[in-house]
Amino acid sequence: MATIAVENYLKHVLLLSAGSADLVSMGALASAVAVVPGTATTMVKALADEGLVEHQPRHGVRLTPEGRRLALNVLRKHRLVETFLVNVLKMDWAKVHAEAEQLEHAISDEVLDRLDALLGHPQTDPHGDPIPSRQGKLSSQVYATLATCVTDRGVRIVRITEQSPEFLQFAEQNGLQPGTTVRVTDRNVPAGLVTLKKSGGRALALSVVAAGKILVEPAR
Amino acid sequence: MATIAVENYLKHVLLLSAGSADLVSMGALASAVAVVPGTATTMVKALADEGLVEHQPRHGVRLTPEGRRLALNVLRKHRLVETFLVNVLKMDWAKVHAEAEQLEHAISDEVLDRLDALLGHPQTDPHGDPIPSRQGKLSSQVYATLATCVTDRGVRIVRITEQSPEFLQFAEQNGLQPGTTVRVTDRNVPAGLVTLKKSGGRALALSVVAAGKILVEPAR
DNA sequence: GTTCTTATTTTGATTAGTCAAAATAAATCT
DNA sequence: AGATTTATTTTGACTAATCAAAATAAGAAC
Repeated sequence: MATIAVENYLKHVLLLSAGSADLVSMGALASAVAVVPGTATTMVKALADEGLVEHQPRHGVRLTPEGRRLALNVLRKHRLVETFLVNVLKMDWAKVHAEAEQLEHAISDEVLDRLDALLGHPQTDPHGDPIPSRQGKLSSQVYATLATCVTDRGVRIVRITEQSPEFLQFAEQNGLQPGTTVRVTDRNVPAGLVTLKKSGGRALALSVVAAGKILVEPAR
Repeated sequence: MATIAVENYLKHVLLLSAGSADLVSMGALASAVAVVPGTATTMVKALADEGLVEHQPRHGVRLTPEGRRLALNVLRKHRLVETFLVNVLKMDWAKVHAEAEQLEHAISDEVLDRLDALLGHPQTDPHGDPIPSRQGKLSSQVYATLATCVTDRGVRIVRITEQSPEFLQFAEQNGLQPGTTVRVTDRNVPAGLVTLKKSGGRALALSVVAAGKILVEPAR
């Protein structure tokens, strides 16, 4: 099993390569992981021996498919934990990053799956960053949903990802169409309930499942 | 901040001292922490230098007040995490111990408090073990076991003092969880056999050794 | 195309935690 | 009490991860 340090290096290589297949420089990696450059070099060589990264000396480093798989799993844990901390434990979303930094290395895949289900398989974390899928897909253009977005802040509905007439009718009757600006006033995930207010003023409650089908973006 | 290894040693000293102020032997500690005896000696000396334990060479070790405070905090995390895993994530009773073993070192005091509140400030974990309070109080009531309790009288299972998944699974399959009321119908110690009946009606036999791991209190 | 600057790698040392095996102390058994 | 067994401690060595500082390679500037 990968150590905590190994998981951290892999995660940061992934984040710094920003989706593209670019090489990540040693300097950038070292400062991301908060070690001196020499340490990063040593570690990267060890990771290369394990087949987790490809190291081009003096130029940089990139993940192998296996390294990427591990890195995505860590990132998935990080972002699902953040979502849990904000949506279930109601933690301040400025604080959850540091917490998730620890927890991402301690939670098992089984706990991860159950957390994912509890949260309604969210696509983004509370900051709007995409959560890698269980299969290791990381989409770059994703929206938050009413089940995952920040609370007490205006968000604009951009799409309803559910085609059934019943659901769309329900949405329409409650004025939840694309373009409408709403504000989530309360989110109780264990109870499976999301409460929101339309800019007009009406308060409205809906299930976490339903809320997860309504995509939003920050208003303004 | 205490490292994971330090937290583990302290936790096990606490568990092995079983509430009393007894010295814990090096051998017992070493095997609880799963290291070779010499390693335990080395670590205990380091802990003593930090003022977390009192080491009486060749006799044993006990916690200082500061060490006890830290150990209780770890134990509180362990047991609240177990409770969360079972009550919220609906995980298998028998598996949560191993999970909590990791998470207890990764969760912050703030997350701990919020978890505690979410769970409704439980007093015991799913195994029936008492959860230390935030202030470091650990209620240490002494219970009878199925191997020692009165016979032909209803008793309620309060705790299973054995963490191995095999045993817990066995207990679960036979409906022997905390809260269940049973009645010991026969006890033949020379033969090493205890027979009991669940309130439902099913009769069941188990060994005296197994029975000794199931703590009970008088029903009603 | 040399020289200078900057990034990277190497080298040597350090810390935390561990094991294997020898040395020592304590307990137990004639 | 003397001998033997058992528990504990010591010693020496190892691994993973780190830093400080010297050495080296690349790229930029003149």
